[in-house]
Amino acid sequence: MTTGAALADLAALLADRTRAQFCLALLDGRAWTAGELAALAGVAPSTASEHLGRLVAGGLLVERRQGRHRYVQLAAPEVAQLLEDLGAHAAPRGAEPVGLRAVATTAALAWGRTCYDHLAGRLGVAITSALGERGLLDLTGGFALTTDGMAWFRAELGFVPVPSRRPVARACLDWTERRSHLAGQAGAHLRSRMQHNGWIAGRGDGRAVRLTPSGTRALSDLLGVTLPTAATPT
Amino acid sequence: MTTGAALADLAALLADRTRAQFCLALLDGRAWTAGELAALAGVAPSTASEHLGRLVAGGLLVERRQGRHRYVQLAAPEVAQLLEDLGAHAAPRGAEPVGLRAVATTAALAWGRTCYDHLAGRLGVAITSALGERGLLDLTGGFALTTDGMAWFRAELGFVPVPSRRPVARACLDWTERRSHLAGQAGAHLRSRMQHNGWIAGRGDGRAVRLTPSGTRALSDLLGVTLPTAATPT
DNA sequence: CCCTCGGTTCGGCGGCCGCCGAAACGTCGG
DNA sequence: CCGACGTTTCGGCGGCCGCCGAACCGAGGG
Repeated sequence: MTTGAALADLAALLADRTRAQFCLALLDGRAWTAGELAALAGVAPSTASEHLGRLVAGGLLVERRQGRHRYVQLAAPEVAQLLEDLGAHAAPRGAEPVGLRAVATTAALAWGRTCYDHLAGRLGVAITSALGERGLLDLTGGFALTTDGMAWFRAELGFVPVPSRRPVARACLDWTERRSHLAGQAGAHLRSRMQHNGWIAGRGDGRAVRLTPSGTRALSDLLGVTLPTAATPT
Repeated sequence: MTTGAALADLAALLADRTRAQFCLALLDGRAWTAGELAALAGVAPSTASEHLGRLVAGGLLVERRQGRHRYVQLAAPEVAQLLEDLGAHAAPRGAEPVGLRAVATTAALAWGRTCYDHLAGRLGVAITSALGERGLLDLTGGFALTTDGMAWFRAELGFVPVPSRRPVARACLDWTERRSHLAGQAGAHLRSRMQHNGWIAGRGDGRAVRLTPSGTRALSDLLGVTLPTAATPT
């Protein structure tokens, strides 16, 4: 069975500030080099190297060596989900952001961000509840695409679910909104499509996301959602 | 935002074998005394006391002082979910049970067990898939009770969802079956009802559960599920 | 072919953390 | 009122772990 030791070993991987910082950064879904992560966390390259070794050995990350670079990435969507779940529990306990820059960053993240491969923040929650109001997503009995919803996703976004252990629709608890937003295959497809269509655009280097003018129009047309184009610049 | 530090602090709570063992034991949903947990983990009472202090301070556990006893319990269903999710990730990595007693225990747990407040193991998965086959639970688009399912739960089990942040139906990944079983309000109600009706009974002291003869009959009548009455005694 | 640069390995240092035993505290029972 | 018992507090001990710098390795680039 799941002995305490196995659980403790897994938790120990995330129980270090530097490693946790790495994982949080990797939540943007991209592959980072060892050096980038070291600089981000403010530790020596050697230290970062050791941490990455442990995270990879523990199965949380996968690596791809390319020339003299070592790219690492979250091993699977499930890992991202686990990190978000942990984050949702960790957030409530105080820890207000300090300093102007931190506040601005936090505000941008709260407005909209990618959560590994789908959308979160006010943006993600607004889309999710709009899907619910239109009867495309069942929010009352759980979290599932209705037959209407399945048809809508196919017609409007060209989405066809692939058979997989990954659920089509899944609730992901939002740590800023304290409400669930759409994750799973459908959530990932929605984000990738919106990005591809230029409806959303990254805001600087982080996970923050803003809505473009065409995105504002598209959401209004498709779902009747009225959201302002990016309040803050860049 | 969720800084790495907050996440690391939370993970650190579970990064110790003894604390992890405590939490796993508490997954049965009952309240344990400090002494019981100390004996279970094989540590001195003083050590257990310190661990419990940290777990309570971290918000994972709540305590209730009664006379000279200190009862602790998981703070919320969300905590149980988090632990199960972590367990699901931790399990895959090797760690076969060793010894006859351990094997027997593991087998009993794999057959059926409570997962905080709902059913898991082969029993939980079988019920879940039966609900799906009968069109009561939508498994294709996510995890939600259909309107038929909502009616069935009310008629057969007297279940009415209460307005709450807790989802009515939720998928909980099973670490033995590698498939999802029903959790959330509906899952919890189902288990409590089955227990109340004497359809299931605890197997010894742990979380393991067996199906009683009347339970076998009931499941067959209600859902057409044919499961043997407890294969192993007690 | 050498130089640069990203990454790794290794030794060593410092601090944190889990453990225990001893002593103290409060509750319960007789 | 006294003894038993569950729990807590406090030192103190040992080990693990995260950190760094220095040396090393290998891939590119000029």
